[in-house]
Amino acid sequence: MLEDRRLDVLRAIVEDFVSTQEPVGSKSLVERHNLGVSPATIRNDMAVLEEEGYIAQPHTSAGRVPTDKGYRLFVDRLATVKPLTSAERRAISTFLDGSVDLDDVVDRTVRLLAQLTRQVAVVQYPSLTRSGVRHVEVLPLGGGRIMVVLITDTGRVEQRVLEFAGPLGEQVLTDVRSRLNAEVVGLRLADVPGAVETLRETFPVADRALVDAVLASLLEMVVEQREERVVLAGTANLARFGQDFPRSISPVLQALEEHVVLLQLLGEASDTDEVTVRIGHEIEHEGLATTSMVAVNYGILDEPLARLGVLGPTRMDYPGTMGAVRAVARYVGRILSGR
Amino acid sequence: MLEDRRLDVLRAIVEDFVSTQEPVGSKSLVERHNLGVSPATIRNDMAVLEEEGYIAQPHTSAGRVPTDKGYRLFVDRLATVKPLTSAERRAISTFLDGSVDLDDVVDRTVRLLAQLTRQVAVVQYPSLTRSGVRHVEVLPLGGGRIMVVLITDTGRVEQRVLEFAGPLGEQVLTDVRSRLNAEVVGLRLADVPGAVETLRETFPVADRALVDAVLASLLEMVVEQREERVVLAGTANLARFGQDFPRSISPVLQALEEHVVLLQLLGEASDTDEVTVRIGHEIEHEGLATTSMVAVNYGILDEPLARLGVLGPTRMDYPGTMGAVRAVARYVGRILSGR
DNA sequence: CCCTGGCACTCGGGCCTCGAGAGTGCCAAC
DNA sequence: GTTGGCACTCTCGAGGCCCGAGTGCCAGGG
Repeated sequence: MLEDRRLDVLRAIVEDFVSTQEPVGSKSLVERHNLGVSPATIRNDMAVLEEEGYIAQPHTSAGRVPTDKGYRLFVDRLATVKPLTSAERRAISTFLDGSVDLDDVVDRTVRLLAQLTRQVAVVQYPSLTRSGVRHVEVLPLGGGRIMVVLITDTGRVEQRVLEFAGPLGEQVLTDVRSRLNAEVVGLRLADVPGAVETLRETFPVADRALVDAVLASLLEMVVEQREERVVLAGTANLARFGQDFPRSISPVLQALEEHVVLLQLLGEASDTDEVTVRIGHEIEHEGLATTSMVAVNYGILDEPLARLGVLGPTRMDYPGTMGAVRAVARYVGRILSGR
Repeated sequence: MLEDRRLDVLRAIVEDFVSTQEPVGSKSLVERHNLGVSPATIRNDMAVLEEEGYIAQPHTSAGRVPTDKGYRLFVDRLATVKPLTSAERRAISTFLDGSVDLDDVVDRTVRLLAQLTRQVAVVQYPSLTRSGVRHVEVLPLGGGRIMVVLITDTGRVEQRVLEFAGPLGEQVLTDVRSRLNAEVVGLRLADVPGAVETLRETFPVADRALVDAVLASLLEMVVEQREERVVLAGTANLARFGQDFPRSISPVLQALEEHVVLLQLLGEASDTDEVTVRIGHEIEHEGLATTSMVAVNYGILDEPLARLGVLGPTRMDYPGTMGAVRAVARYVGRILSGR
């Protein structure tokens, strides 16, 4: 059973290691924190903590370093999310206000987050399936091609061009357009397939082929896998942690380019609205075994739309990072609600 | 005056250095290329080449390394663009065919280019000003807000939401929409401001405020500076060249995040349709002093729309990279023409 | 029972030395 | 103009050494 002081020792080790980046020894620990006991006592505690797997020594006769398990305990029980300074809050609002469209919001957010945390920031585009339909547009392009445009209430715009071999009745298209809008505007995208199903039957059989093609394009956009897009910034911050990545930062950079991996990572634990943390080996990806991800939902009016977060070395300032991530997510939610 | 053999020597040095990554000496040079003379002779040539600034030694009694000037001469006079293998050509087409929209084309292109060259790939979105208008959509969103959507013939979609205080005549909007489309569809975006100017006067004075607001949004999209977007991939490839970046790769990564810098770099020499190369210090950006950029225009039917290219260490395989960049650009142009 | 000071031990990193090897510049000869 | 010879320079890696931080353990004290 862990006693109070031992937890204090673990907290002290994590804090010191995060700030100095060097293994921390018993002596420097008592010097920097007034623990009220001698180094020898701390050593005993450390021995126990090591026994239980919360800390480790890189090599005999070096200081101790927190293990993933140690960070986990720290995050779960020892750390409190650090609120931002008012200067930082101001930075957020000045940075995000005045974005012109969704792309811009996402772009600014990811840069801001990277700058604020000095880590790699990751922002997922508002999920299509959770958004609502604002408008559907059907445009004849000439040459037998039709463009179908889908605009969501989160400001996202998706488009498809389809080729249609048969005759292109202008009137039919206009008809499809208005009836489609009447039917699906305001619906969640997830509900679109169901709503659309009956729609085709309201058209004369002669036009069915055309209607079907348009609807198919629409459905494709709604369900497509690429709906999940992700943007990142601050990769240069990785280079500051050269020593944290034993081999090189190459595998980390590589993992960052695999957006699928990032999305999966972001998506984990998305059923809570709390800030979630994945530490080191808890991330099941080889290249990211020495990194941690701090992520949280963001959305409109407490309705989660997607997630954002940052990725950095396991040795990161968890309280500060969690605070920044949470604050940015809240502000982005507010921005999106306002448009 | 440089003689033929001296140029041969320079070429050999560049080729060897690029492939071995190590300073090349006179002895190994005669071994690997049959130059028909002895090392001592080569040494004399090298002395001259060094005198003239084409090569340099990292330190006394090491081999020689090409300077930026040396690479420049190599690229200008000694290298021929290496055509791709048929396997590579096939890779390009299988990779790029089947992209669903512009975002997808750009995304696939940049990944492909990164993979092909094993460098950092950079693709600029088709420039707005050079595109044509395919359609303009004006949508009332409710709550006094209006969305203006611009769709270009390159498949790009831009949008703006504007707040309008006054009454929102549905009829007026429909009217604006149709007249606007009649007026500007088919025009180059650059010509839109002129065409639109007279349009407002065709509306009754009572509606002018609304019309003006819509037109203003449209113009904002047309002229906005953010029109120039850039996407990159393959940053992980940078890590393979750790030794090429003396300090660390951090400044390079940093520069890559400043898209403005990349755009400027890409944009240089965009008036030619040839592949252009910027070497080392020719790039006027501190972080990129040891990198080179290979870029080329791409477009629809020989009409340049934007540029793409790759960025890598000055010590790169120029002929191969130039070949890959050119081939990809051509293929992308073809893809874009087809939609 | 827990804490403490003392002490011997361990080990990695910094620093130095040294030799090997690669490469050069120069020179005299062809 | 080219070549072989030669002395010289400089980097790099291996080996050896020492220092210091940090540890584990133990006996004594509250």
